[in-house]
Amino acid sequence: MNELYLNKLRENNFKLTPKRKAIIDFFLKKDRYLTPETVWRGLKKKFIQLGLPSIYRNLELFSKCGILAKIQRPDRKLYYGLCHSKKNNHHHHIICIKCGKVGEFSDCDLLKKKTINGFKITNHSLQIEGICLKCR
Amino acid sequence: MNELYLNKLRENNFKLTPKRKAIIDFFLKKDRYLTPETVWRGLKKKFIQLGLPSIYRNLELFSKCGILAKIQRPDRKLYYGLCHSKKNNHHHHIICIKCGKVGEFSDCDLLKKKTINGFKITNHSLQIEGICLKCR
DNA sequence: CTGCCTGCAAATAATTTGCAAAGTA
DNA sequence: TACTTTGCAAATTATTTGCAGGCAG
Repeated sequence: MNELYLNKLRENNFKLTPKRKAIIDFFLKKDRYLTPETVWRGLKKKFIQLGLPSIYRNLELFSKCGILAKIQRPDRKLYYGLCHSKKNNHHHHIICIKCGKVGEFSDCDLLKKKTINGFKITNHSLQIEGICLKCR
Repeated sequence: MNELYLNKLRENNFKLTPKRKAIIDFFLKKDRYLTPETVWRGLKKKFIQLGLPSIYRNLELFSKCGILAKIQRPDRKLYYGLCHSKKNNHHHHIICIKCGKVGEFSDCDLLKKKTINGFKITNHSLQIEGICLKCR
């Protein structure tokens, strides 16, 4: 069911091109976080012509629509994973270090804190790594 | 007082070269997180010859010694800030979005959680942004 | 039809590596 | 002296940009 994600594109007045649909399907199928390059390699089989820059542009676009989430990794490269949360509630992502599955974490109590050590908090990002149920 | 940091180098059997000392002093003087390039520009005045690769290598080394902490930013570039914590206790860093000052945050209660959504947590990283006392 | 999307080629720019020379302990 | 550390030049490689043609609405 990618309708949920396609609607996010519609809501934002972006065109539903075959390649955009395929990117979303690819994330649904893989069920893990991916690099632009991986998405590109995976979809090249399906499309005679497919430019890596388009993938970069679309993944970035998707992350702005709330379809994808950027995943932070120590190597400081670009990673994206499907963002499953329906609403725009505050949440973070947890990734499985074995299979790459992306989960969500909503009970972040950092929002309750207003200041830390004299700093007035304006925002924060949290990246959690772990091992998912299947991989244990 | 950079003795604290120099000792960390000694403990790890790294040589105390003038450039290494200068890098640490530079961080002490600036009191903010910096890019390798900024450190390099700042120290070139002092040293006739100074290679950017040496800065990269030393900053990475320092972060392994616990002298510097890597700072995560949305632009996914390398940033380092002095790590003030004396012991190796679990902590995170908070940066001032105005002046770049680096603070610390130790009351992280994520360590208490063992699992989230079925994921067994193996580690996590948290980056907090805010406005420091001086900048308010 | 109109403006957004895309491919291709090329640019950008940060970071890394190899190696010989210099410096520390 | 022996082993690190460093500078320089060059490589690497991810990501971005410009532009002409293609396609969705």
